[in-house]
Amino acid sequence: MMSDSRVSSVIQEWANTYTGHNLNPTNTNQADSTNQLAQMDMIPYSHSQGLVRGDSDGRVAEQMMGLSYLSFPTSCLSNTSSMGGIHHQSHTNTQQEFSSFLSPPLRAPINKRSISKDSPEYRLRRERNNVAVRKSRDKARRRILLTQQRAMQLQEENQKLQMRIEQLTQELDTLKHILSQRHMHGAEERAEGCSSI
Amino acid sequence: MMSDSRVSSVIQEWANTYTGHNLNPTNTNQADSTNQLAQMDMIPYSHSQGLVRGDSDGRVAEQMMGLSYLSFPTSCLSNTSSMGGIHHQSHTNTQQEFSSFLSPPLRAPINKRSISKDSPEYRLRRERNNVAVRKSRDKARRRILLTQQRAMQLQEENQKLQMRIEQLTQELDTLKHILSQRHMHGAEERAEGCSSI
DNA sequence: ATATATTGCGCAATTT
DNA sequence: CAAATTGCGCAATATA
Repeated sequence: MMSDSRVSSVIQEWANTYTGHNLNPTNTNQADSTNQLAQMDMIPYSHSQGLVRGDSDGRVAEQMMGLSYLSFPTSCLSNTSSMGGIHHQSHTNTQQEFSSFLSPPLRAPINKRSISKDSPEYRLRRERNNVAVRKSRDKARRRILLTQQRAMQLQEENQKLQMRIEQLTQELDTLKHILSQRHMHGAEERAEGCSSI
Repeated sequence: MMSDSRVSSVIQEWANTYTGHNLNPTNTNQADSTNQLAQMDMIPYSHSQGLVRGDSDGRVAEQMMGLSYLSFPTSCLSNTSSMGGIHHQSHTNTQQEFSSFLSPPLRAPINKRSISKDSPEYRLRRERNNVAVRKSRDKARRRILLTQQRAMQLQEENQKLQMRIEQLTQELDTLKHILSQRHMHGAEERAEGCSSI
């Protein structure tokens, strides 16, 4: 696939990114990450596009219909600082927010297996996830970039093809015209020749 | 918006997203799509692509070269939980982290004009920014989606154009052949006619 | 200089 | 169970 030498480098690279075939050792990431996403381009986000996931807040259904950013932040639920817009700022906080009426106010690791916070195990998990997140986002950025470049390149190619078509069409018209002329002349000549016999 | 019927919807929408202008109805083919937006597509992120911004941590130069996710999280600076990978989890924390040796341990809004935390003004700003962030990300998602669709569409168009070119080329060859035949016949006929006179 | 828009980052819930 | 995704809020910037 994509062996056509006329395909430009960007497209080639794009194909590589999505097909998992690496021609370019340039990709320095040991975390290559190029999988077989093939057509996809759309899979990453579209998969959860109309889908909702419910964050740790109460935030659940949102942007579907493009209204996410006017969800309920300022108007409905959270505004002051209670629970809508906080979250981190201290996840300790979040915990407090909810735990305030079901457990001790300040960090009570006695919640779930003592895996709460400052546990070395917790930090390890967090750090690993952070790495994964960075990696994933990096990948996404590259993907987007490639798609953009690919689009631009396709556009250019499109223009060239359009021009080529115009050229060919004109050539064709010319030939057709010549042919019709030739046809008439041929008839005339033949007529003359016959009459002269 | 969305008035030109000759430009395919996706491309039209894409153009709107980037330029806010309708595509010129001058374009004859819906497949055309040849405009001058080209570069746009890259503006959003490219502008700060190779640029670094220095987060609140010490995190400064990173992903350039695609190594962001192996920056220094696990290896160098932060690992345990001290200061490298934290940040929020309690920005209160961050503050504590540093303030621990230059000011009271727990939140001391006496830092800068009392604009620190829990200030209603702070919350207002935060909430507004959160809205802006959601909006911006929503926009980005749509943009990406459009670019993807646009790329796919351009690809399809490309294929069609290629086929059209092949068709025209073949037609042209046929005509050329006919013309050459006709030419020879005409010569023969003319020769015959002349000889008969 | 203020308001909004972007962007990288870490967190947590979910997926894979 | 580990890694990958994804939405979210925060803070630093960039833009308007």
